[in-house]
Amino acid sequence: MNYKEFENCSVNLFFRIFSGKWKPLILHHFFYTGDERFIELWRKMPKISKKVLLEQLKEMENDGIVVRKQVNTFPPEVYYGLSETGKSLEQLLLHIESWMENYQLQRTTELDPMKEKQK
Amino acid sequence: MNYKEFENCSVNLFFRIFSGKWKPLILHHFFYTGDERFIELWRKMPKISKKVLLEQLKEMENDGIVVRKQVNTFPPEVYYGLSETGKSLEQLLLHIESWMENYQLQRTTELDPMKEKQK
DNA sequence: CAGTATCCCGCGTGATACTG
DNA sequence: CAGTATCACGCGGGATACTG
Repeated sequence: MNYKEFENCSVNLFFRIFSGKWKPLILHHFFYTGDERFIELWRKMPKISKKVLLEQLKEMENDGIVVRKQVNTFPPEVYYGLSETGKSLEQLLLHIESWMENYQLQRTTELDPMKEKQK
Repeated sequence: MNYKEFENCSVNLFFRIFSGKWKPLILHHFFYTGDERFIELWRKMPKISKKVLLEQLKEMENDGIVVRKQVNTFPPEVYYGLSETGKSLEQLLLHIESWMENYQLQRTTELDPMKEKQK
């Protein structure tokens, strides 16, 4: 790889798109609950400020992962959910989860006190 | 999911482990070139300072992804490479790459000027 | 040559109040 | 209720010089 190209390399871009602090949680939520009204989404994530939640949603919207649907004019009623592209993430996220499961299993046995005693 | 548990949820942890600015590049390098001496690795990444490269390596070492091997005492001669756990990442990284390829393809057609004109 | 010590800066994240 | 405006802060990342 040419290192000038690195900034645009796909894996790097992947992390740039998805590594917002709350994005994995938001995606997880959409996969399990489906589309949701903004206020509901926000209520279910008590530790995140509205501003930040909106930012994360807007970023993913700009990246084509999330879709925003405005229903009424007043009072505002906005729903967020996954785009088709967003939905296509499911297998990949499951892959990540299963890799991590293995990883954490290995780590706990590596750091197992029983093994430490053998030293 | 309980949101107290979120900080330790697997996908989130995954991003915490791998989203250092240079980690994807370092991993990519190890997959293509194998183990490498520190100075060589550093020379091939001109835009990164030694301090930061060392930090990223040490973090991944602590996370069990990277292995550090010291050969001589003086002058120091240190090699870095992938652990078995690190090597087990290959399929997942390929999955990410292929998903991203698709993603970027979709994006470019979505934003294609030809389609814009149809509006 | 590998690694550390300092100092520095910008950005992602956060709290809070405000607007339409 | 959805979204914006301010202000603030910690931390990841960076430049540079130094040490063993």
